[in-house]
Amino acid sequence: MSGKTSPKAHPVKKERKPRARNAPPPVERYTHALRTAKNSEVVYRDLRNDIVAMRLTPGSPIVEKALTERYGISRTPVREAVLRLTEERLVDVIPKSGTFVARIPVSIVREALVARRALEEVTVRKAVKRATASQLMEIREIIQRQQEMADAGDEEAFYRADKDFHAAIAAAGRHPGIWEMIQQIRIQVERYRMLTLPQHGRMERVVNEHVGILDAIVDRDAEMAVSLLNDHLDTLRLEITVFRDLWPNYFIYDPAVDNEANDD
Amino acid sequence: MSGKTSPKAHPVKKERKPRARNAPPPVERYTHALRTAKNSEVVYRDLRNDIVAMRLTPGSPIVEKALTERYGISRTPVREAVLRLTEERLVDVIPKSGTFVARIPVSIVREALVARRALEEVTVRKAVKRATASQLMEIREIIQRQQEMADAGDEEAFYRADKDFHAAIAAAGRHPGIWEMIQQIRIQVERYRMLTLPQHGRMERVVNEHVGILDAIVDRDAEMAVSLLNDHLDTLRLEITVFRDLWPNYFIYDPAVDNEANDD
DNA sequence: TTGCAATAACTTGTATACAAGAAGTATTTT
DNA sequence: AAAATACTTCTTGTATACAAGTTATTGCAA
Repeated sequence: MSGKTSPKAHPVKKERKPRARNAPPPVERYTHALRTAKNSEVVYRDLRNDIVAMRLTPGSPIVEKALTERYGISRTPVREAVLRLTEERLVDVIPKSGTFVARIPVSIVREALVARRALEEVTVRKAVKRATASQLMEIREIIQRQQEMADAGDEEAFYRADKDFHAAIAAAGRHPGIWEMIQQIRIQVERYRMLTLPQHGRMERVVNEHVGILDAIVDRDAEMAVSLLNDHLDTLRLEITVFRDLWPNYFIYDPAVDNEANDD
Repeated sequence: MSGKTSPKAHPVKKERKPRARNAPPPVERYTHALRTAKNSEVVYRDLRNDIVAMRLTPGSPIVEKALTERYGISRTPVREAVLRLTEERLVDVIPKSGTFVARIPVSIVREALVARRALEEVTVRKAVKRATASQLMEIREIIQRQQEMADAGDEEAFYRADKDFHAAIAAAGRHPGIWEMIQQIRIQVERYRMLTLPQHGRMERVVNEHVGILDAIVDRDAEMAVSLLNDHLDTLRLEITVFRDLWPNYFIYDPAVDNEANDD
């Protein structure tokens, strides 16, 4: 394209106008656009799953270079994933030394349990007020599925159904944002939960409690629903022995909180 | 460095053992170590402040290159800061096009107000139970300072004192983690609050409400304290006209929520 | 053997170059 | 004149090279 610059009437240099920087609002056009399956997203999700499932135990090193080789990508997206995990307090990065899976702060777990209860109470109260018949039926169906998973002894699917139950209540209460907050909080508790999992008859009890909560919502009995919810969430109580004796260096203690009585 | 390798008795190649990767737990030694005033931290803080203060209005473009020139740093830390803001829903980045200050989702603001109330109720109830005399005196002092700022008409300092008041209650309730969550939630509401600020007599009313809450805590009257707190937080209510008429394209509407009655 | 200093290798932090795509501008065509 | 098309320039995503600092290893000395 040598003749590209066609002879112009004005021999002055082209002096192209600098591109005007419009301020196009982030239009909805982009929201449905192909979600760029970013590499960092994959790394982030894998690492987070490994951490919350305790496959990567607290204190384990996370080496960026090893991840670049494993995924065949450069350090930039890997680093991006690690930084996201840092924000969520799941990893600790020590400047020029190394990156490690964060230990679980006992105080955070305790407060997360309290906060979650407070927020779920909101969603349940709203669900009592606003749940439609179809939403109630959907929740009933989730419980049924959970019962089947309990019978089959499928811990993994059981837990997914448990999550769906609480999510469905939040949806019925029209509180998707609060459900996101609850999920964020759950991450902080998840690793502790993994350590206290194997309790005999736990799955059956959870299902029964879910049935009770749903029935109270159907009856539009807010106080009963909230009361049952509190009992339900209380099943995951902090047991000092878990972290003091069994896994002493998976946790970090905060003396100011450790001395507190458990009177939440 | 030619003569550095001193003559050895073993002429075989050195074959240094590869460095064993220990898993040193992120010891506390590092927490007090000089907090690396990372460049990205500065950029992040500046941008966040500009956004929540509405100096950067929703829809404004954020150009990484411009920031690199302004701060004299490379794109890497700038990008890090932008990504953190993305996590907090304060900016939208459109893959190969541009980065923009996010518009305010009305539904998020509404839910954030509800969530904050639920969490602050927790801290107040706990403060009623656990606040020490010195902590109560400190809160009283904060209110006094706030009164003085109100008299001086210093909006900025007044707002800082307001924040300190709520933080002190959370501290008295031994819930630093929940206070962090509240702060995170506040960010989502902050921009909306900025738009509804200039109300006559607002500062005096806030101070009076704070006094009432503190008195209830001193009296160990949990129900009264919570009731007053709810009234207090209700002063920041969603007013449709603010975003529908005055600043129509600062906000994003979610029809599923927009049609809801305001019955939180 | 034990302690200590030098050193090499490994870590993360930062800068920079390149790639891919989006959008405004200029040109051509109808 | 208006619309379609080509192109230039800008944007962010990614890879890579280098800088700064930490730590295990090594060798040496007491």
